[in-house]
Amino acid sequence: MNPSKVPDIVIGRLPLYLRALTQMAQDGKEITSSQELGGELGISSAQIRKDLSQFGEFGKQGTGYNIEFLADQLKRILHLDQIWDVALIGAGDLGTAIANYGGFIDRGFRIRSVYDNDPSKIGTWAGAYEVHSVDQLEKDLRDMGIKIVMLAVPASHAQEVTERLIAADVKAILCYAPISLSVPDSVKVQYIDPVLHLQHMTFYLSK
Amino acid sequence: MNPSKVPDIVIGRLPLYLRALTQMAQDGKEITSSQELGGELGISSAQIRKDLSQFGEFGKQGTGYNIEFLADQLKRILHLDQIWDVALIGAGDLGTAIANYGGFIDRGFRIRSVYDNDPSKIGTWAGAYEVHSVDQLEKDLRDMGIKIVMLAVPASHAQEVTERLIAADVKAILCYAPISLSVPDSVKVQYIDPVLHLQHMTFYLSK
DNA sequence: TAGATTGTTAATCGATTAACAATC
DNA sequence: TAGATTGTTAATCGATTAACAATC
Repeated sequence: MNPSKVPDIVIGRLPLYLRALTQMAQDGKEITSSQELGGELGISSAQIRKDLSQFGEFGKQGTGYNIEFLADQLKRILHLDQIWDVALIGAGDLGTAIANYGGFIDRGFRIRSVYDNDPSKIGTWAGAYEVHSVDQLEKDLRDMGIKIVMLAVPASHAQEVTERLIAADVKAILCYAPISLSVPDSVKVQYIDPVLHLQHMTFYLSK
Repeated sequence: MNPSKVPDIVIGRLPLYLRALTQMAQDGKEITSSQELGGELGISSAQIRKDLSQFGEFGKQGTGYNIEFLADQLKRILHLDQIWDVALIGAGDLGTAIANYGGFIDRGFRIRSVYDNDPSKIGTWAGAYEVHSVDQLEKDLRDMGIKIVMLAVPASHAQEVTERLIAADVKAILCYAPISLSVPDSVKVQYIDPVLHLQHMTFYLSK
């Protein structure tokens, strides 16, 4: 597989497949089919087979897919056959909720360090994590080799923090602030803005 | 405009346009162009003009778009020329963070009521909201006429709560649980799962 | 008027689906 | 063997982009 040739929209579906497979495995299932998996996710079986075929042949004609095997392959493809250290910037309500969320480690991510710029918060705890000053942010992240950051700071500070992240050689940012960040092509950004989703749905609601 | 004929992917971009326009207005700008707006968002100017043309003619040749006017039109199209009451189900860490988030009201949404199924939480406060029992959930939501719910309960309870929401005539669900919900076509669902975004980005990271 | 930018059409590009030979 | 399901090809469908007349 040549990574640069696989459409990004396909890559975006792989974590969804992995999530459904993990659920099936927890339910004690061993085998599934593209039809069953698609039914679960609201995706056509043809699309699932096409997506997977970009990376290899993982199924058996007449039988389907071994759930554990396919999940392992997806983890390998997505570079989830390791645990990624992540830094969390921002220890407000949202940052604290993220710090307390227990759902990261099972899916490949570990919060390594938490930062805030508010002097009154430094040294306090956000869940299990001591809150650190952003004074040494670049050096800290470089020393720890952190490539992924969850950014939970106010929109007004998000771009300036982002520039420091870029300087620290961070390569992936999950931005919770409701703005579009400017980054070089070498840095990936994903956004979470709940209001965008709500506003998308109100189009379909009658007043 | 015939709503059913506009592609959903176009609808999904309108809130993004609105967000950028609102930012421009706050910065004191009065006029923008499809090129400037696109530059801000990483979208081509042709796409922005095409998207907007689905709903009418909002610009002036040679000049561009009046920011306030276009924002008002987008609000009207998205049914954001009113405030929507929203219920929040789940008053754990995430629910509490959502309850404390101040960014909803300016963008068209007001949290009206907060619910949890944990007896020890009933009567306590999540930010400015008293936590209510889910015992009377269907009746409560119907009485208040609530059509939109933010669902911040554990994955293990999300589907059963969803069935109660459907029974209560809720039409839009923003689901924070990492699962796919089963709902009839008449109910819209949007999902927020931060781990999916992280796993999408790790594909592009070298180990 | 000259310069700029819209709204729209046609062309291009890319993604999804249908269909089926291969084969478990 | 008969039934089922994959992986893949070709056809279809839909979205994006390029280009430009209209016009502010």
